[in-house]
Amino acid sequence: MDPVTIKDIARALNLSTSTVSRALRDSYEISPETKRLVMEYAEKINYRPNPIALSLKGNSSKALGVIVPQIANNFFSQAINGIEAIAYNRGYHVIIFQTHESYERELANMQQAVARRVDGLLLSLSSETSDLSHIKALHAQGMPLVLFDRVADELNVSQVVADNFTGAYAATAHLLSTGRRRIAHLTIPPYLSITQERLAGYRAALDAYGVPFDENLVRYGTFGPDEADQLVDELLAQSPRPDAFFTASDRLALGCLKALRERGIAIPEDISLIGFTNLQAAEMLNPPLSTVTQPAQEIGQLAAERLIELIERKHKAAPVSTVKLPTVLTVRGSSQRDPAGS
Amino acid sequence: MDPVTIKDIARALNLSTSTVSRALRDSYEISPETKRLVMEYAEKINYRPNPIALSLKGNSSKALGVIVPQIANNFFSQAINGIEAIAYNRGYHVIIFQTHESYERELANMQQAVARRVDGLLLSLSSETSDLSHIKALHAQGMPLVLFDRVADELNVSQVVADNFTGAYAATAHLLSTGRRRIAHLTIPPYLSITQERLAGYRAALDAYGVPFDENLVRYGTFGPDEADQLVDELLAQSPRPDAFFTASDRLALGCLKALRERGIAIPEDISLIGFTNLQAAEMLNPPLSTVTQPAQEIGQLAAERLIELIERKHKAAPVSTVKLPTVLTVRGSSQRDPAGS
DNA sequence: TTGTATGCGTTATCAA
DNA sequence: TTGATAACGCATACAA
Repeated sequence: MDPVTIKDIARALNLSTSTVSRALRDSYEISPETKRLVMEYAEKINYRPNPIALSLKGNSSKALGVIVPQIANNFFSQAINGIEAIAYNRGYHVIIFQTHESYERELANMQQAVARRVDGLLLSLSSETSDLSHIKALHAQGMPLVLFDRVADELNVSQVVADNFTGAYAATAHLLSTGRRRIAHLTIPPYLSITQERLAGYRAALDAYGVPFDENLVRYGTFGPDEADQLVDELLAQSPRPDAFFTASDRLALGCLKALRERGIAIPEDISLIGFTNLQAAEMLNPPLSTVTQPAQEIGQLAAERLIELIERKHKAAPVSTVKLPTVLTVRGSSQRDPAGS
Repeated sequence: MDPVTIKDIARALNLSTSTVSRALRDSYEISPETKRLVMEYAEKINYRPNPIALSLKGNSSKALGVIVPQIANNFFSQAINGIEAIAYNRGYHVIIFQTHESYERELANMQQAVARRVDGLLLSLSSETSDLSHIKALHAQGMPLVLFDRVADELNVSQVVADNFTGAYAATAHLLSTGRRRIAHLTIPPYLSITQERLAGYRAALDAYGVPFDENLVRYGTFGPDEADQLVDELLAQSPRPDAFFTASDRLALGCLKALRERGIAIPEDISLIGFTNLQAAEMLNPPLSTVTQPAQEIGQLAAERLIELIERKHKAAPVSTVKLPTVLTVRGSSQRDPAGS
């Protein structure tokens, strides 16, 4: 693992560094014999080109920046898993940044990533971010950029997301189809694209079933801990009381489940619950949690693939693409309330 | 955010690059006036030193390599969270690698990290790794190195771990104190330090209670999916049948819980269960899962702090330290079988 | 106090 | 077919 350089090879073989360099790159202008010599010796002493030098020379660092709100999160850790897998196969490295849901941190992280000369950036917006000028600026400068999960349509940047609308629609429609009519929606901060899409899916399903939308049934949480109790109480205080909950994050699903249980409310008999979550072991919960899940790893993979594609054809005009991956609705336990439900 | 270099500043201010370089580093040999000029202009055009050039120069890359088996894992994603937080505060970046439990990948990742000129490496061994010579070699070369979670005592390298022995002891002792005598141990691959420590804690607790160790009650799994069923069946086939399970990973705990449930075995009445896991929502499971948890984030933080300390006093002899953090035993549900249990 | 030259590892340009 | 040289951005030994 010693830092053996092209110079060492040149010296040992009594060649110039340029010859060695060309031989290693299998250049046509080098004699087969010399090539063989160089290749063999390089192999023997386990030569590895110095990526730092390559970065400095060329304009590619072979590094991908990944900026996410939180690593310690089922969705994002799975997505990063997908990203890392693709990146590794394509010879890229992954530099991780967390925004902790802070706009300031997002900005700082982007600057750091740029300073690091990453070849491209995978970005999932913080929930505080409403001003998108930093991203526009970076994109305008030609930095390859792919947004995933938490995106922004106004950005005209490639995106990879789950089909949040359809997922939310399916969840809500399922609740409606089992006779629920007062469906509360416990969701995450309103700026986020995923919040809006899920809300839209929820509303569309209500519409389709002719159930009027009641904004009092929608509550926005943050990603902080222990907030579910209060939100659930607010919702339970509505009249008539909700007969179903549709929650938008792991934490809210768990918090809601717990709050309902603690208040002696039977799930799904009294109140039915579906969570938009990537929680593990949803089926092992008490009661089992019905879920809409996102293909997190696949989202990460596709985003990374897209980004690398963007990077490697940087010269050509970069087409903007949006990929929407299907979510999966898994119903657990019987939530049938009114078999005759319209 | 344009790649503005020291040259641009020099040209604009009609100075040499070395003067600018020194002024920016606040060197004593530059006049206050010149410094002010340079600083202000640099600020104005938003100059950021190119870390790639700095790395090549040989000083430091301000990058930390993190090599873990799997990112999409509660323990590791929390640990990385801690690592990233500390690194960010200290001006370091985090480059992530996954070994996917493969020795080959571990080796390749280490070489990549070295090639990338990381200033130091945080490492958690793959379950396949038994030959440690690659790590010894790297350490011998002076690469700052901190192992966490999955370590190796023979390595004489700084380590940050949870107190696996005591955690396993506590879990087993709890089971024993509630009258259990046939405690099965469903664990992870045997090479791992954490496996051995947990096994030792398990055995020590048995000893303390005068219960003979029965190797038939110990089963080693991998980190693959869906293996718990078979292992549980093997254990249930023992005679007499186990009256408790102590499992060593998130997946095994969940798999075991599920397998027992499916076989109609009441927990904890028939068989008591404690998992060494960082699962979320253990209390919301059916039945609630008793756990021993590791302070994952803190382990990450301490490991990162230790590594940065090592890096920044590289010249002095690097002392080797081992930090052991306490685990937390949380008993959920009543597992009392025999109140008079010896 | 400031400038010039050199080198980190590599590739590209130009010469031989 | 091969070699010498410059350049990427920066820091530093040495000159001035």
